Amino acid sequence: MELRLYDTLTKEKRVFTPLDPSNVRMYVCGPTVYDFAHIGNARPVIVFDVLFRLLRHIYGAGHVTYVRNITDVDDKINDRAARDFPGLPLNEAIRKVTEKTAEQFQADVAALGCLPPTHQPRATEFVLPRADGKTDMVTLIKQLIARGHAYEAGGEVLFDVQSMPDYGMLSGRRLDEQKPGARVAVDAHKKNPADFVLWKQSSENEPGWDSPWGRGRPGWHIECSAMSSAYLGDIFDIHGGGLDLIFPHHENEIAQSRCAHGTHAMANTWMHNGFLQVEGEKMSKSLGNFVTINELLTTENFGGRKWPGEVLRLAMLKTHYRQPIDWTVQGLHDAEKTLDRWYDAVGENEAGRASTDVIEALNDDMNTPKAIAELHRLSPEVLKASAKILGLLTQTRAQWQVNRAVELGVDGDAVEAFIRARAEARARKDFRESDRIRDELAAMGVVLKDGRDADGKPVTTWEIAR
RNA sequence: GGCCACGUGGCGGAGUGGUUACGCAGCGGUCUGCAAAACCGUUUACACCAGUUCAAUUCUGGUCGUGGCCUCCA
Repeated sequence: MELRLYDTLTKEKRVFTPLDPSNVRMYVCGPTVYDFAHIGNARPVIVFDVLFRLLRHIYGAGHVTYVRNITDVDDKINDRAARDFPGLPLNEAIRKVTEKTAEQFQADVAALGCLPPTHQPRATEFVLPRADGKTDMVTLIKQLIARGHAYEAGGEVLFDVQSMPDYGMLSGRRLDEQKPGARVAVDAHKKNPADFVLWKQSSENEPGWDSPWGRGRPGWHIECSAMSSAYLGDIFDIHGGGLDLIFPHHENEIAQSRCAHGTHAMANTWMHNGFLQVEGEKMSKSLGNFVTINELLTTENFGGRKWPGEVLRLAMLKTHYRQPIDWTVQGLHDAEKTLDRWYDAVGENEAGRASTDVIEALNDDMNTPKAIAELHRLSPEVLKASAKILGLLTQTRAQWQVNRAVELGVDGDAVEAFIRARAEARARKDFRESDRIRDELAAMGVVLKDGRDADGKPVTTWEIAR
């Protein structure tokens, strides 16, 4: 079966046909680097990593270009910089905030088993015209003005939504249906309340770049239009992000890119992942259930223990990407148990050929729950190869076990010594002693599993208590 | 108020106009010095009300409920 993907723009699942099979192009909106990424931020990163892997499987690893931006200019960043580094000049403080946060983000998503995208451009590098001629924001805004789609007013450059007859197609929001006043702020200098900012002036203590419209900084949406065009061209294959970005962010990206380039489309397929709740409630700082990726990996704040990145990844993929997901401790335990079993089943087997059933499930709009169900039926070699497309079972069994032991503070060498002593006790039928050792290990959180190898000799393996 | 998703067994979660999803948990069994693990078997379902149909969890309409967007929150 061919790859089929659900497209938010046409609201249908369609066969995916790349513009150029030798270079399949995908853009996903990345983080604004002002704070730790939370588990909700992790969802699109993981979901589109699976798509990246699937596309590489189908078209070849060298034939997929994946761009995920880093937003390092934003008023939230400015606020954070002023708060955290009050003694420093603003620009220096901003640099500290964005570098630290971006580094943390990279470490977090690497722990989740995500491949690095082909390119991770930073917005600040694409504000002004570039030496390499790649698309930049100022040039894009100039083009929009020249083509009659943008205007200067009140010190800002604004996009003129009425200049685009089919503005609002992605979100299903027709301009003539909008009722301005109650929710949409009416700014006197705007021609239409729905007009949005492309460029705004900066005060002296705000970050700014010299432009034809004075010293200022870009609006939120224009950066993605610039960076996607810079790396993927004026029309590309897939644009992804969270559900909440449909409006206004992606709607406005489409408006900017199409009007600046005079094209009929920006991307051929628009994909959006669903939202995440924590233990049945909306995640928010006020409810105190705000969970960061780093917190799950390195602290005992969620469920009283640390969690391996691979567990977080499987827990995320157990639900289809467009469905809402309830993030629970129970879900993490389930995912961990599944991984324990799979690692046991795979043992030290090498990867074979991937299962066509798994591929078919993923080809059907990335039906990861179906794919995971299929994984339960596979032989060790096929399981290992198939799970890899989901970014799972990528470690060796030994690594998995050692990492889990480290997380819970258990010394693997000591456990092995205990196991040898117990084997000796069992050999001389001193079951009192062997049970005592087993109890001692149990108290450390280590569970023993007695089995036999291929020759029928007794073998004891161990794992961390579930 | 406008727009858009979604409601499946104890839990997670696919799918289908008539046939076992799958996983976890539970229960029974095999194995084991005893356990654990593993393996085998197995119980519970499609929010509610109408309609279409020989037949609906699956299609249509309505009701109720949950969630999202409508101010830069993935």
